Order: sequence, then structure tokens, then C-alpha cells
Amino acid sequence: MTTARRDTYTPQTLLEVAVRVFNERGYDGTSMEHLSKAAGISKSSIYHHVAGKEELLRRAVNRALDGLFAVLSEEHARVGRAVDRLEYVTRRTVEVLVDELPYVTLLLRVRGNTDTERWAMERRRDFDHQVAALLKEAAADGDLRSDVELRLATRLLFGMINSVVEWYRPDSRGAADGAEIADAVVRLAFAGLRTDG
Amino acid sequence: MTTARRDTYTPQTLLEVAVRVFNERGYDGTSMEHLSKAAGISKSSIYHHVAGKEELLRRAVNRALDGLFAVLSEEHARVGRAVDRLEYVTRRTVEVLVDELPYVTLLLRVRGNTDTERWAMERRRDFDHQVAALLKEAAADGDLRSDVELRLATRLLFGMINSVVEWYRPDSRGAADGAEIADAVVRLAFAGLRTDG
DNA sequence: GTCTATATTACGATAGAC
DNA sequence: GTCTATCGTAATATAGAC
Repeated sequence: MTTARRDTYTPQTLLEVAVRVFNERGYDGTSMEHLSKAAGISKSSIYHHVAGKEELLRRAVNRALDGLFAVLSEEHARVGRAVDRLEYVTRRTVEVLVDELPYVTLLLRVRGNTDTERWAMERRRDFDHQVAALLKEAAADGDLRSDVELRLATRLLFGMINSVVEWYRPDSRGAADGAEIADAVVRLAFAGLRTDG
Repeated sequence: MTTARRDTYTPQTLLEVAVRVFNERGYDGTSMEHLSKAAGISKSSIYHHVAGKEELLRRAVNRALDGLFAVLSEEHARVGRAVDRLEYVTRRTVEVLVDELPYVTLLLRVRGNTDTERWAMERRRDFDHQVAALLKEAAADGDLRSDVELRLATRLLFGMINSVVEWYRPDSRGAADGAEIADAVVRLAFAGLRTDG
């Protein structure tokens, strides 16, 4: 818990420490005392860098959300057949999730107890809805199997994607990287989704 | 938040209220004050029924774990071809998850901050490992596609199953029941897993 | 079985020295 | 930029009356 770390913090470097502790203990389970121990500075020193605990949460979830929304703006997410765009967005979402792992992890766990959390949940729902729209479009094109109900498939696809934060650890030896995991997700999910298998 | 509910509690009926609030606000984000408001009795009255907050958590996660382990003891989980046993366990796990939704939801969210939480995480890991062993056996039988790495497939299958707690709500109109969701999971996942598609 | 009142500790945040 | 000291509040839990 007490991480050595001298040589002055910035809001960003402090955020890295905080997000790690938030993910270990949960946001509500983390006190400023926990953060100060992990950062190796006193509680009051933290307030020199950020306004408080909730600002750290806000910075973290916004970073995650910005990364996710950026995917929807990419060219391959906007042009082409819907089912292919869906597959592309699925792949890139997994990659962002792996690249920004601690931030997305925190985002996926907020419960809505504060304004910041509710705002994060709302933006996240917006992202989900945009992907769900892609799925709907692909179904209308006749590119998705019809024996699995659409809303259900959307939920399960997200479930598979989002579950990556529960086990992926970049440091583990021989671990797959973002692209490999994305491959596996796309292969597994789209085998059950695409009309052609 | 303030749920009307007069006519004396038992540990079990109090548990039902507590687990609902735990799932709404998170365990660490829930105070005894929150619980007392939701139950409609005073804080101190809660201590008449249970030893404290952590006992409520312990009762809840144990109920979830008992339900999950019971699946592994069922006949179809113990005899037959491994891939079929895996499919059966997958289906039944989803059903238990839906039947015991609030309890399993809580189980899947514990972070390990207390002894109770660490104990729950350990038992849950044990369950996961037993299912993972089934997957390994099915692969050895040549019944699983070999182009998706085994550990990865295990993780993603669990991710899909466990994600059900994030969105399934038994009260929503026209919602699928446990068996239907289990069907969808099995169809989607095993299309990408089984050698024959 | 439920209550009010309270003990005790932990929390988020601030004041002010260096 | 970091510290010690501290404020005010909210937390878990208990005491004891009814």
C-alpha cells in the first residue's frame, strides 16, 4: 500500500496512483488516508494538486469516456456496411479498454452515488446506445442471425467486451495484448452473431 | 429510499432489503443509516437481528455461492461428454444467476476489503476453476475450436455469463426469463466455441 | 422488537507554518 | 509543495428505556 514515490506530483501522476487504489479497494472503499499512504505524501498535500477525491474520479472516468467516444469518430466506424462497422467498433473498443485499462475499469464500476458518477453513467449509456444502433442496423441489413434476440445479443456482446477489465493484467507473462484479445472477442462473438457464421 | 415496511423483521427479510440497497449504492457506499431508512426501522433495531453490516454481506454472498456450487453437483454436470457438461453448467449457472440475482450481483462486485469479501472471492475463484477444468477437458476431447486460446475463451465465457447481473431486471415487461437468457448465452457462446459450430 | 441517546472512531477537507 | 494540527461531520456500534 505504501508506495515509495518522492519527487513532486502533478494532477496526472497523482491520478495514476489514485486510480490504481480506487480499482483495488473500490472508490467508496478508498479514503484520502489510503491515497496519501499509496502516494507517499500527506492527505493535505493531495489537496494541493486536486480539489478532492471526487475530482480524481471525474478526471479518471472522463479519460475513459473520451477514449471510447473517439472510437465512434474513426473512419471505419462511420463508413461501410453496418455489420463491418460493428465489428470494427467492437475490436477498437477492446483495444481502448486494454490501453486505458485502469480508467475504463473505474468507469465500469461507478454506482451513481454522486453527481460525477451519475454523469459518467449517462455518458456511458450514450456510448452503449450508439453501438446498439449499429447492431440494429446490421440486423436490418440481414447480416445478423435472427434466432438470438437483438437486445439480448447487444447486452451479451457488451458483457463479453467489458469483462476484459476483470482479468486482463498487462504485466502477466505471456499475456495476450489488446489486439489479440480483440481478435478473440471478435471471433467468439461474431461466430454467434453473423449470418454466415 | 424510505421503504414502508412495518411488521417485524427476520434476518432473512432484513437481508432482502439490505442486499437491494447494497446493489444500488455499493457495499462500501451503504451506511447503516441508509439501511435503516430503507428498512423503515432505526439503526439500532438492525443490530437486534444481525451482528452488523458485514454479517449481512456474509449471508448474501454465501447464498449466492451455495447456489452456484449446487450446479456442479447436479447429475448432468458430472456425467457425459465434457463439452456437453460445460454447456449444461453454463446454462444452469445463468439460471441460478437470474434466480438469485441480487445475491450473485453482490458476490460479483466484492473487492476484497474485508475478511468476508476475501473469503467470498476465494470460493468464487474455486467455482471458476472447476468450470475452467471442464473447458480444458472439452478441448482435450477435440470438441472446442482451437483458434481461440483456452484461457481467453474461459474468461470471455464467464464475462458473458456474469454480465447478466448488470442488466437483467425480472420486473421489466416482456423480459426474457432465466431459461431464455441461458438459451441465448449458450447459443452465442457455443457457436464460437464448439468445433461443429 | 423497537426506540432515543451516545460512545468512539474514521472520514473529507481546511488552516497555517515552513 | 509538503507538513502537522485540527475542524466538522458521518460512520459503526452499544447502552438502556419501553
